[in-house]
Amino acid sequence: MEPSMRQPLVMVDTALFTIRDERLCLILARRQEPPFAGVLALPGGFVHVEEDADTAMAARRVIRHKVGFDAPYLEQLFTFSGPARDPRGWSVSVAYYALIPLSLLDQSQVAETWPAEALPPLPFDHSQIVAQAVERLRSKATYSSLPAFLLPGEFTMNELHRIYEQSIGARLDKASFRHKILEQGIIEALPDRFRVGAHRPAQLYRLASTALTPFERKI
Amino acid sequence: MEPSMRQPLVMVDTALFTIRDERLCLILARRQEPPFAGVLALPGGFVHVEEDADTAMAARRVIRHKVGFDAPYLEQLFTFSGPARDPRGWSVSVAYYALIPLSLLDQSQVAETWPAEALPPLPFDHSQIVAQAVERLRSKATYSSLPAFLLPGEFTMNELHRIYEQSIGARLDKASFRHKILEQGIIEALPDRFRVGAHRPAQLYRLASTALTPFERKI
DNA sequence: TGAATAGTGTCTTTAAGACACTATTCA
DNA sequence: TGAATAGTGTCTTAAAGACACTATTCA
Repeated sequence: MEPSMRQPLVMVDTALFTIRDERLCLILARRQEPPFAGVLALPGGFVHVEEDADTAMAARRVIRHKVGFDAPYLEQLFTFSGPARDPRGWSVSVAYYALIPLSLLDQSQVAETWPAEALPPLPFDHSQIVAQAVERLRSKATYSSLPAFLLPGEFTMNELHRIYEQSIGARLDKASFRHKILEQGIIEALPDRFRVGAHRPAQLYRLASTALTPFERKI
Repeated sequence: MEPSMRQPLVMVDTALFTIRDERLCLILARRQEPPFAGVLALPGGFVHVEEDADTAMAARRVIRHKVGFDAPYLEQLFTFSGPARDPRGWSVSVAYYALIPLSLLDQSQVAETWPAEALPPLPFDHSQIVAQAVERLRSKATYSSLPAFLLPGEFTMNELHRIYEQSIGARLDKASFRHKILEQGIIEALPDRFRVGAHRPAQLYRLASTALTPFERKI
């Protein structure tokens, strides 16, 4: 290698999903600095070689700084690159996506949630990143426990059912869903714990594993 | 951003699959320069911001230079990063994997093929890259036309059958495989073209699409 | 008791896998 | 004609989806 060789800029960008009002939403933040200062964009920033152990840690740092909490589920999405995607020069952005239960978001002022179907115009190639993140979420939702990470620690079967429908973007039969989820064993009932309300109380469940669990077949 | 900020080194590494002697193999090349000069490794190199349009193009350039041909199927695998994976400093490697029909390899002297199950010790974090690439190949083989890209342009049903078995690493029923492949419509018969040999001639097929086609269900 | 949500049983359709069978070639 | 590969038909089992049913609560 020639040590004089010009290197690309290296950054991370994050697509942060949440569910608000029964709709799939993304968390956007106003950019503090140029380029595009004041514009809504995906939370992102440069990799800091002095403090980041790898790009995943850089993404966690960005999320913590920009929206104020740690991400319960974070996964590398894709790496975008080229001379034109950022006006500052040839750049590489390692994109991540994360799932955030809405309950975690209440304390955060900096961040705003926008429905995934009606986002404002985004700078850089952020629309492309969002499109790919939505596709990945929809795809993984059909064969893994992924959407459950959008819920708080305890939830009912019907809350889980709805979150799967919203993640996938399609209706799922109630009975079949129940059978399949229970046979996959991704959740466990909390003994004698029920959500009480206006009607018949509902059994509370929690995830059986803190890690993503893939299914044998589609949900 | 602070323009003075130290940036990571940016490189690409490629896991190149082929089938030789009915076994899944990887193409390795001896490193020409330090570090690890003379050692077998995945073909890789730095991104050249003056000539590469993006990291995928950098990967294509590396493949062309190191093994002498263009890759028929190339896909981004994962981005590896950190201060320790390369002795030259904090680095980001965008890893790609590609499928190469053995017929393309004959002219190449620089490259050697090694069975995926019995690779020599590899420098950097290349073993990790290989492990992840094998996992991706096995996984995609179960629900897409991916393994067909390991074959030359024309092939018989049984050649396709064997290449799926070798990619997935499991036995597949001959009749079921035939039914599913034909109902997926990923291949088309070449009218009146047969592979003749010692026994009953076999219908020749080709891929219906030059792009990867995902299946509705597992093969 | 009726409205609303929670939870279950069962039937039909469709796919997956096993396996046995027929077909065509060459030596 | 027998060995080897090519290609097909059918039966059994299991899963997916639809849908109707029962259960429990509150107003």
